[in-house]
Amino acid sequence: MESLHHQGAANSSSGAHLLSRIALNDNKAGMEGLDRDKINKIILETSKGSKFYENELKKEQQVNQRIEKMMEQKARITKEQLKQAQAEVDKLTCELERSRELGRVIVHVDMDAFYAAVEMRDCPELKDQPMAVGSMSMLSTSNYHARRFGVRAAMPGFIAKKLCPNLVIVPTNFDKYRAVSAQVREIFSEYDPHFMPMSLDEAYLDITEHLEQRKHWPETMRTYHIHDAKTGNDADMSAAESERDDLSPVLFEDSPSSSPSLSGADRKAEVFGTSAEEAVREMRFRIEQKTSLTASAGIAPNTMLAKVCSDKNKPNGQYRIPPERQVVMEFMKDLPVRKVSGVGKVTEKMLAALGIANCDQLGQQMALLSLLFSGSSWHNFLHISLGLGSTCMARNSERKSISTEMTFGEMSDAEEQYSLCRDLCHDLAEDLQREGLKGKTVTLKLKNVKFEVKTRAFTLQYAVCSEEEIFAAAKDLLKVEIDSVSPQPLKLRLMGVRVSAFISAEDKKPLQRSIMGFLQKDGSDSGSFTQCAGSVLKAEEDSDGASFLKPQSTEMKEPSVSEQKSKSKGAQQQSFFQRAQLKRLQQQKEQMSVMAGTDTTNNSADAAAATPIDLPTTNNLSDTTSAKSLSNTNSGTDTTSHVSKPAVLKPSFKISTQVLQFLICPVCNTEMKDVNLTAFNNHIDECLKGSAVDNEPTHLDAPKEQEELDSKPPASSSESRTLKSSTHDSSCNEEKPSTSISVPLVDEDGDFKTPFFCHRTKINGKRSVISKKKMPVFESSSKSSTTTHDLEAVTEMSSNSKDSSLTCPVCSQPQSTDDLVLFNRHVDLCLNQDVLLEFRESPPPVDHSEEPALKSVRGQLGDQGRVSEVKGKSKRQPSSSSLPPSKKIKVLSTKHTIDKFFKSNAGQKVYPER
DNA sequence: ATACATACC
DNA sequence: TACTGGTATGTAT
Repeated sequence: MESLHHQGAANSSSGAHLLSRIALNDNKAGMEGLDRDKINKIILETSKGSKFYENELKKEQQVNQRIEKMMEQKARITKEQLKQAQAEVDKLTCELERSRELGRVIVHVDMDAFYAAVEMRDCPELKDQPMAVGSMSMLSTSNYHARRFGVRAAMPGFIAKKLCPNLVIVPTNFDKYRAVSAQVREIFSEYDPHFMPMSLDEAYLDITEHLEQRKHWPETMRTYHIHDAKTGNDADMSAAESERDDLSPVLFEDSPSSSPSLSGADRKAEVFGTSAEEAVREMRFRIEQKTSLTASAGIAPNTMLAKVCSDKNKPNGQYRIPPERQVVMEFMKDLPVRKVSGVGKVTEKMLAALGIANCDQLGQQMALLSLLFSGSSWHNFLHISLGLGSTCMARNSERKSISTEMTFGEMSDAEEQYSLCRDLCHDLAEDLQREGLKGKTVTLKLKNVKFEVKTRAFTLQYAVCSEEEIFAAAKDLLKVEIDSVSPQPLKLRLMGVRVSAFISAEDKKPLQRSIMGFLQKDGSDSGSFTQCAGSVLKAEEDSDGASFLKPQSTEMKEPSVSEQKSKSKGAQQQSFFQRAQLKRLQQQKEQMSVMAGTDTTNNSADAAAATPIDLPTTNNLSDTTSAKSLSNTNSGTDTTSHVSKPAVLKPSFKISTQVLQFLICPVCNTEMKDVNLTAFNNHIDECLKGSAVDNEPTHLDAPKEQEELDSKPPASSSESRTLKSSTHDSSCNEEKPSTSISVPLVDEDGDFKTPFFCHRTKINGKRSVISKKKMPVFESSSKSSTTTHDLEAVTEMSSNSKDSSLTCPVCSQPQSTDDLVLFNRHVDLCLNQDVLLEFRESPPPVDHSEEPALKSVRGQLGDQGRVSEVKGKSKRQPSSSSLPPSKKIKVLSTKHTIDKFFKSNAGQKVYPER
């Protein structure tokens, strides 16, 4: 079979068609002339039989099938099709050729074996032996010594040890790499203030402008003095070279360096020329002087070429492709496709199956490729074959997602899984808030012990960023997965949570304004919001229910968008809420005029003095996500989704004793007594349809709910937590549908509270904010007891104002005061901070050394910030926070622990050197 | 929109 | 004993 033949060709190793993913990856620099067969044999023997290996085999077979399919497709292609395709390719080629841009001078700089080099620099004993940075589980990078044994980045340490028993494995020390990286970047910025860092150890620069100016520079500006490392003396430096009083360069004394000879002891200064090569040589020289580390660089008319070039003379070398089409094409001719960034092992293998190994062949086969691959794929191939690439530094594009994940020893206990999930959400929320981001899509990632990866996503109607909100979604996604295999446990080795679909800056600003506007209108007696003119009642008097709703509808911008499409449930809910709200407000007004003076009604003065700071809370999210998960689990009727409808529970006279006695239909405003949720939702359905209102609702059966009752979710899951404070968390329904109705958000005034905008209640006779956040905390409440008594907890919370510790809904911090004025002032401050954040250009600078999480890690380890044994950017060991010691999960991964601290600081990605 | 795969460091 | 973590994007449904 042709494909097999080519697969064999693609996989230069020992003829194993099925092992291209397992065999040594030797096509990226540093591993020439190795005994691949021997190395692969060892790798194979070490891996064989492992779960990892089995999974890799499976994936490999999937790729093979994909290739087979492709070959079948290829066999069906006619000459005519090919001819037509060729015409299209030629046309596009012409266009691309016409717009070829050769005027920029793009440089890709890549530190050589960065992490390893740093460790070697700081520990000379490592210099002469094979070493790698990482752990027994995974290596970030290896030095060139180790590479001779086939030890390379992304290889697990225990396999590396098999290949090279003398290998020294040094734990990562990101603090150090970041510090060095910062030094290097200082230099970069002198050549291109807009340089684009790709990781700690590499960056793209556009030095076109620099070269333009450089032409006119006098020699003195291009003169750099050699730092005599031996004596520690700096010869006077014309262009300041600072601080390093270190050793001479550690690596590659015999490398094809084009940097000035450092060995010439009499050589005291180096004058660099004005050409691109000279400028880059100078840059690399300065890096070496400053850090004792070497870098390699590529110079070319675009990023794609520059990247390839930087690899060409690695380590400690550079290569330039001059800005001439002919030279570019000549360079591309023999370039293996795999050398191009973006072409990975799968693409390589697929192309190999088509007889394509280098870029020349790629160009030859473009017509075929255009028929076999998607548009974006073959366009990319065409660009590559023509030697085209990006010529501008794509301005640091906005991040699209943010996530956190963790690998650990087998975890089968659902409680533990929920707990870990919460911890991940906690960390993620911190990251989100640090960057001032809010996203609508929450994705749960699971990897089982067989290395099978699953992702489950849910898109909310509005953007979230708090732990509670994220967790409310994630835990439901997790629940579905747990339930789907129940009573078998999920046997996990990794869990991750991601938030994406961020609301854009344009979306966020009006959002913030509307929140402020809302708060101002509902200005409180706290003294913070002095504009008290408006109030809920004022809005009513204006017959302008919408003005009350305004903050809500702006907050949930997306639903209003989908409303236009009239597609989603959210849209229906949205308009429903608005209608219901209007109607109810009108009715309330009528009642008010009748019952004026009663303490169950509000008057304008009261309302003006009150401080209903309504913030979107987890409830909203829980409702929608739970509804989804329920219907998934149940294949249930619509009834479950009604949970998120504005079911209104009216407490009778005393909240403390009589909560949850009545449901009030938000449409017809009828009180319904002793009715289960299904019946109530059915009633609402009828009302919405405009049919007769059933004032004496029957106790319709609720088999679904009954089932829910029977299959009670783990008590440890968030349900119990969210439930207690967020009384309309849908989880109530999952657990005890007939009693703990989930939407009892009515205050004494009978104010209708939409599930999306809730949590007003009275404390000490004044309205204030009750945040559910952190109130019913998992850890602090006995897990099993929480589920059954949440309603009482709510009740107590509402009536027992004395010892109610208030929690700020913005910062989630419990406030020590019971004084509502003080509390509201605090909320005010928090909110203002939020607004300020929104208008800030970039995230606030973060002092890594003072990063709280980091500090805690230091505390644990008693070492200067070494976090090698603590996972996940110094995530607290999830279990340690919420599980008894005996349940501590075993964290396997040890790598890349605090990348994100740097990232969030610099707004740049941080990757290990590869 | 969701799920999964590929790729990068 | 032991095979990462974070982000973007492509492919497929």
